[in-house]
Amino acid sequence: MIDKLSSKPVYEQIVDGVERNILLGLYPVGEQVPSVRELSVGLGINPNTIQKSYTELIRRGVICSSPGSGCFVTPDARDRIRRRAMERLPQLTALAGELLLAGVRAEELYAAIECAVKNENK
Amino acid sequence: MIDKLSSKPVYEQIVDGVERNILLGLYPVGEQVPSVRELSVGLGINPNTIQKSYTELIRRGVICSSPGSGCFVTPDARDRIRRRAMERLPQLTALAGELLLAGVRAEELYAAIECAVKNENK
DNA sequence: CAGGTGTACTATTTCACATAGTACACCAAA
DNA sequence: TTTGGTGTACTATGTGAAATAGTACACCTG
Repeated sequence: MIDKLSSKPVYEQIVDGVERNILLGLYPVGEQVPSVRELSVGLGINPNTIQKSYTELIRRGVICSSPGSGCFVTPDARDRIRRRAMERLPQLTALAGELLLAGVRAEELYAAIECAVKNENK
Repeated sequence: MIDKLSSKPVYEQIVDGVERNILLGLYPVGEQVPSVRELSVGLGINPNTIQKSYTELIRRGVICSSPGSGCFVTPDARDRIRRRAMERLPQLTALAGELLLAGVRAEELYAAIECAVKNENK
């Protein structure tokens, strides 16, 4: 689940993974998220790295911490995640622009999007 | 043109910039590309960093070097760049998939692509 | 009280990136 | 032939983010 060889930092992979599990319903709203030490031993990652990920998730308002009890999924976690995703639409436009400039045809771009849409509905 | 504060390494920015200039016709096929030292002083970047970018461009077959004379745009540079772009289509699909999972609607994705297409044709 | 929780430190290691400086072989024009 | 610009190679150094290691403390709950 965690790729230490990836160019994307481990702590970012963990952030993405937690958000993904929230979206998939594996981490229900209001429920407790795995503890720092639990995730640490489960993933074989240093606790400080997990802590860094959780600090980021707290900053994003996706989870909230109750020192002594644990970290819990925020009631509006899904909304927060969705809003952040909306702000990433320009990334999609930029990437599409690069490919267009390189000579990729528009239909091929639309086909790539359609591919993602089809994968989503199954 | 070069953003030293960007998360993208300078040498990658230079690679992208050269390929972009080739696609735009600013660096015509067969013509000489700016020399290492020339780009170095022009961009205020260390020659070794420019050299690293050129080594990558040579590896991609986009330019070829003639020691003593300079580096020149390969006859099939555009094809090479286009093929590499085609291989990046999965990136577009993956990004679209992430946004879909986060709750972004398909129409919004298509709109983002259309935005890129419109910018291209002007 | 005891155990699990989040949190805060400092220190260390690793690695990619970028820079600095030097040197050499090559080609073309004067 | 000489001169100047070209690519290329090499070592050394500095920088910053990322990750690890270890310790410590405050908090909540059973």
